[in-house]
This record gives sequence, C-alpha cells and structure tokens, in this order.
Amino acid sequence: MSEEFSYLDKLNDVQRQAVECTEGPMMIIAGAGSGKTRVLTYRIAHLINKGVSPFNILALTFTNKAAREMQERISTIVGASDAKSLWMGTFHSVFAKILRSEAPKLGFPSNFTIYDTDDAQRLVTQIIKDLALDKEIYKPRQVLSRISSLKNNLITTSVYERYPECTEADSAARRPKLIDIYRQYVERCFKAGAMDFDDLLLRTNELLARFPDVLSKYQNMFRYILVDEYQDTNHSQYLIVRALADRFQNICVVGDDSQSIYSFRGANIANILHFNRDYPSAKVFKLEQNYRSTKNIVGAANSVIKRNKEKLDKNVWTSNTDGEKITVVCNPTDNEEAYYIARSIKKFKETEPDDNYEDFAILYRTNAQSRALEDALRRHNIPYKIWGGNSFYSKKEIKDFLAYMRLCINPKDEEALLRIINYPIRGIGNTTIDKLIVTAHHYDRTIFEVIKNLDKLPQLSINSGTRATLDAFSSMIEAFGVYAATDDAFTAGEKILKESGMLKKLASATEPEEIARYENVQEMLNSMKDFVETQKEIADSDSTLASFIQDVSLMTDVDRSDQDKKDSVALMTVHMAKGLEFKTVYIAGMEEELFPSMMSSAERSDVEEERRLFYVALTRAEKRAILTYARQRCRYGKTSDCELSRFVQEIDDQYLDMSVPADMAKSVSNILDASIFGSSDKIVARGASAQNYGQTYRRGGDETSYQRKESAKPTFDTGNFKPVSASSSSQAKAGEINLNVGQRVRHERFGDGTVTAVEGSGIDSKAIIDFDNIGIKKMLLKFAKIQKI
DNA sequence: ATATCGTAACTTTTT
DNA sequence: GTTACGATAT
Repeated sequence: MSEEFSYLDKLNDVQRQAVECTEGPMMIIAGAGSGKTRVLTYRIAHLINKGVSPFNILALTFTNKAAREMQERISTIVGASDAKSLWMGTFHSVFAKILRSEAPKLGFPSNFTIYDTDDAQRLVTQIIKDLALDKEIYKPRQVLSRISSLKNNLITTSVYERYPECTEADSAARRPKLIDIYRQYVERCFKAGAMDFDDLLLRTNELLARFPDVLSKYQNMFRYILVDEYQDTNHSQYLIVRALADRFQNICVVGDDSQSIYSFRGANIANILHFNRDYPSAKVFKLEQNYRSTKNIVGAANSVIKRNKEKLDKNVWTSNTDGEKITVVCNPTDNEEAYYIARSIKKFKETEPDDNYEDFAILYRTNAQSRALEDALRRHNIPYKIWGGNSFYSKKEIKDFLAYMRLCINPKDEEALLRIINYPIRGIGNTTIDKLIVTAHHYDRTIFEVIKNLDKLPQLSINSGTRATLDAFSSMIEAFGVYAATDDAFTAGEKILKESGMLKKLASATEPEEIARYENVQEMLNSMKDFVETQKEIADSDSTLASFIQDVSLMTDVDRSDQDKKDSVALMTVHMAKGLEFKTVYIAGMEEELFPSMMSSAERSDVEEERRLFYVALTRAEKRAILTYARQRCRYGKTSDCELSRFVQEIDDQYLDMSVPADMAKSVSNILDASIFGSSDKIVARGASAQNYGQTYRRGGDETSYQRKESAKPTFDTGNFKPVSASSSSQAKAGEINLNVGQRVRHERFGDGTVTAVEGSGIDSKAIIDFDNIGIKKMLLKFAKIQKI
C-alpha cells in the first residue's frame, strides 16, 4: 500500500470497507463509540486522495462544532487547502450559503436576515395580538412550534389548505385560526426579507423543486454526499438530501438509530430505519465494536436500550476491560448532589493524578440544573466550562448590537428595527411606533420606508420634534449601511457601536452587571476582529458585515472560541454531549419527571426517545459512569420530592453498584468540607450546618428573601463571612425535633407560631407552621431552628 | 414618554 | 428562580 493511503491501516475490517466503498448509496450504522467520526473523516480524505475534487463533496453535520472538528482532522490527512474547499457544515449553514446566492429567485434579497427563535416568537406574539386572538389559547411558543413542525414537513400554507386533516388537527387542538397566524407569519417574514431556521430548509426545498436548472447545478456539484447523524434528520432535510443525491446516488449516511434524540424538532427516525426502501441497492455496514468504553458501561447501556421497540438490529460489544461498575448515588437535595459531585471529582484527582479536569463531564437533562453544579464547583475551586445554553447570543446587549447590524444590512428587518428604534432612548415611544406600524400596514410598506417618507405623510399625527428624531434615526441607519458596504465587519461594527450611542450608554455603566454588558459587547467586537482576520486567510473571502452576520446567525454559544479554559470540567446537557467522550461521566438528576422528562411520560415513543437520550449519556463514558439523584430538588422555585429514575432501574443489576450510601450526615459534612472554608479543623456537626444557613442569609436582608432562598446555598465568596462554630443552644438537634399538630413553637427569626401540619418522617420531615406575625411557612425540620414552647 | 415595580408564567432538549 | 409583560407613578 502506498504511503498516502496508510491511514487505512488504522481501521478495522468493516471500517475499512466503509471507507473504501466510495460509489453508490450506503448506510453506516455506527454504534456508540465505534469510530464513526474516524470512518467519516477517512472516507472524505480517501475520496480526495482518489482524485475527487473537494468542491464536489458535500458533508453535512449537525453542529458547527462537529463540522469544524472533522475539517481539522481531514486537513491533517489531505492538507488545509483541500479541507477548506469542502462543502462541509450544518444543514442550516450550507443551505443558508446556497440560498444567499439564489435568494432573488425566490423573491428574497440575498442579504436576507435569519430570524432566530426569539425574533420568530416576537413576531408570532405580535401577530396573535393583531388578529385579536386569545394568547392563552394561542400560546406563542406552542403556535411557533406548530408552525415549525408544519414547515419541517413541507406543509406550506397552500398545502395546509388542501388537506382538511390539517385544519381538523388544529381545530381539535382548539386553535382553528392557526392557519391565519401561519399565513401572516410567512407573509411578514417575506416582507421583512427574513427566514427563520426552518425556512432555510423549506426554502431550499422550494428552490430545488421550482428551478430544475438550479437543482441540476447542485446535483452536478455534489457528486458525493455524506450525512452525519442521519437518524436526526427531519423530513425537510431528508428531501433535500434525496433530491441532491438523485443524479449520482453517491450518498453515504451515517447514524445510529439508538441515538436519535431530536424528534422534538422534527427528526424522523424512519429516515434511517427505511433507508433501504429509498435505495434498495444500498450497502449497509454495521460498526458494532465499541472502542470507547468498558464492558460494564457497554453492557449497562445495552441493557437499557434493548427495551426500546423501534430500533435496528445491532449488537454493540467491546473487547475492553470490565472496568468499574456504574455507581448510583443518592443525595438528600439537588445542592448536596452538586457538592457530592464536586467532592468526588476532587477525590479522583487526588487518587488518580493522571486525570485532568477535562477528563470529567457532568451531564444533565435540563440547562436549569447547571446552576447548583456551577456553584459547587466554584466553591471547590474546580475549573469548569459550561457548554451550550444560548446565554451569550441571547443577552440583550448582544441582540441589540446585532439588531443594528442586521437593520443596516437589511432595512426591511422589522424585528431588528423594533428592537432598537428606541434604544438607546431617543424619544420614540410606543404611541409613535404604533402609528408607524399602522401606516406601514396601510400602505403595505415596511416601517423603515414609512420613516424615510414621513414628509410625504403630513397627515400622520406625529409632532415635528418626533419627526426630526425619526429622520435622524433613518439617516443614521443609512450611514451604517454605507459602512457595511465599504468597511470590513470589524471596522463597521466599531463605528456602529459608537455612533448608535450604544457604546456611550454602556460605557457609562456603574453597576457590575452593566459593566458586564459593556464587556460582552467588547467580546462581540473581538470576535468580529477574529472573523476579519480569519477571512483574510481564505481564498475569495468575504469579510463584510453582511457575511459576518450571516455566520453569526447560525452560531451557538459552543461555537465561540473560549480558549482560556482549557483544562476544565465540562458541564452540558445530554443533547450537547452527543458525539463527545470523557473518561469519567457524571449524570446528574437521575429522577422520574426530570430524566425522563415530565413532558415525555405520556407517549411510549417519547419515553423511548428519553431512553435513547439516556443511552447517549451513558455511552459518553470511557472508564467510569456515576449516576446521581436527589430526593428533593428545587425546581421552579419550589422544592419537591423526587423518585429514582426508571432508567437506573432498567440497568441490569450486574453492572450496578448501588452501595454508595445515601448518607445524610456524610453529605452534609461534605458541605462543610475544609476545602470550602479553608481551615481543616472546622468540620462541624449537622446542627451547625443549619446554623450556617441561617447566619449567612441574615445579611440577605428581608424576611421574604430568607424564605425564598432557604434551601439555596449560602454565598461565601462575596462577603466576609466566617463559619460560625456550633453554639450549644443552636445545636439543639434541629433534625430530631418531634412535632405534633397544634404544638406551639418558637423560631429564632420568625418568632412564635403554631404547627398546622407535619409532612414526611425522619430527617426529611416538613412542618407547616402558622407564625403569629408573618403567617404560614413550610419548613424542612432539618434546617429550621425551632424550639417547642 | 419613561421608569419602576409587581405579577404571572414558565423549563425539556437546539439549528 | 427568572424573565417578560403590564399597571402605575413620575
């Protein structure tokens, strides 16, 4: 074998066949940890080595991150310039790029705006208001998700009208006017020159269906098509792929039906289950050997997933060692769960010095769970990084900044205009804005056009001062438009920030959170600078503001370069973790109603999806998986009792170690661990921990804030608080107090009261107490400092 | 026109 | 525990 094909030696038999079989349709069913990415990257490299031009290869991934990583790996084999010439990216980014050059055919400007979920929701809310519909019945969120699902199934408004079952479905859901909202929504997006995420796929379908010459152009261009995570494609994506592959049939899809976790956004597992129907001649390769995990982990995961009915036949196995069993740990509360995990990481770091922080991941079902975990890690001085969430791009100041940039590129962009027409405050209030909207509607023009032509609308009752302000606003936006057209993205962004008044407004900040806003905007500017620099290195590059905005519209937080935190524990949702691997994985919140999620318990197929999600979580682990759950969790402001997740019970016993005690005393002493307080001789008893809760919050101010944060962790890092050692009186065995209804009690802070009810037993019992002065409170007896009187 | 405060409603998961 | 919206006061 020649030197340049030496990478083939690194593959097992099936993997190599999958790489070398380049022609015709094929499906690779890749079990978790079976080297899927390796096959995909080698296959692309192999195509290039065999002489296929990278311009003729289309490789679609699910996340920008996956695309970037794959590109890097390919460039180590075939060199950077070839790797960069590939058509590789997410469905959304690749087709946004294509649409950008073809948009005029569909009546869109090529600088069309991409509405994010926020923009879309604002628009839907507005439409519901305009149509005078009840927003309790037409909940914007639900309406939007219905529209999204219609679009993903290519049910346009006209298709909707042709199929009575659509109307029936919405009538049944008591939303007969949904079609009116849908129609308005599409109309207003079109007028605004905007597409939402689903439109990027839907309009691509429209483009390929309506313009045979365009279809044939891209069919010829994409002679080889590869789709990663095929199990997560929705109908719209499926149709695009099928249309493009129709000519050459060189389509290679890679996926694992057991890891399909995106049905909530329209992913259709049938696409992979029925691949053979679409391509009867398709070759199927199954990668079943897991190279990632221990036998215990693979076995445990298999024992769970086998309960699903909808799946392809496959047998994932490994020749790795048995390894440790899966540990299951119970903690009294979610906060203590977080502390347990932090301590556990500390312990592993001591006993296994080779492990770095980056070898650990903490996975959870919902983003909201990260708070407690962050808190615990911070207090233990463990570096961590939160992956995902959309916190950066959904910050107000970032959205405002982006809105200015969007508006000057596409003045039809109504969402952007409404965001910033009066920010910073320039005296254009709601009444004026309403008048503008009505006028725009009346003349079938955009708001921006109305503002620009105010002098032709003397009958509009807007006073001359406001008219002047509006005039200044539109001139400013047009000036920005010139920057966008002539300067690079960074230079233009800098000018816009300054001249819009945003910078001045933010720079005058005094409050810490305002300063943070200023810094965020600076960070945005930095990323614009990076963008311009990076574009310089690419042939026929485009470093304009428009190009930047197009890019950034499809970015998530994960895609921001964050090199400062290299060696750190990864925190993310299970969804985010797909495709990643870590030596040690904690899965937090293994509770019914959380994982599986509350929303999913009704339908079997939903539970199956949650189970696949759990399968994904478990199979991220190489050496060790630790499942934790809490008996009480603070959700949604209130604490509620939790039960162990059914998924833990579905794991075959032989892979489980349930022996770790759910020991209250131990966990509480964890909280008081020396590493937190910085003095090792202060391990105090349980009674004192209750004391500390109270003590710390005393400075928190009023009664209500104490009450609300009762179960939260005290904040040690900002104040000058020393742990109070247990005084004899407060050590009065708070947890062991025995209360009966009617008992008069005295609370250190709330005063005297009467017990009206007692719930639960033992250490977790709660009492409802009617305090004479402040009314009814429910308290956890193990924390409350109550005396009988 | 704007600032401030209080309340209601909300949480899966993401491009 | 947060956020977004609406009512009220300035």
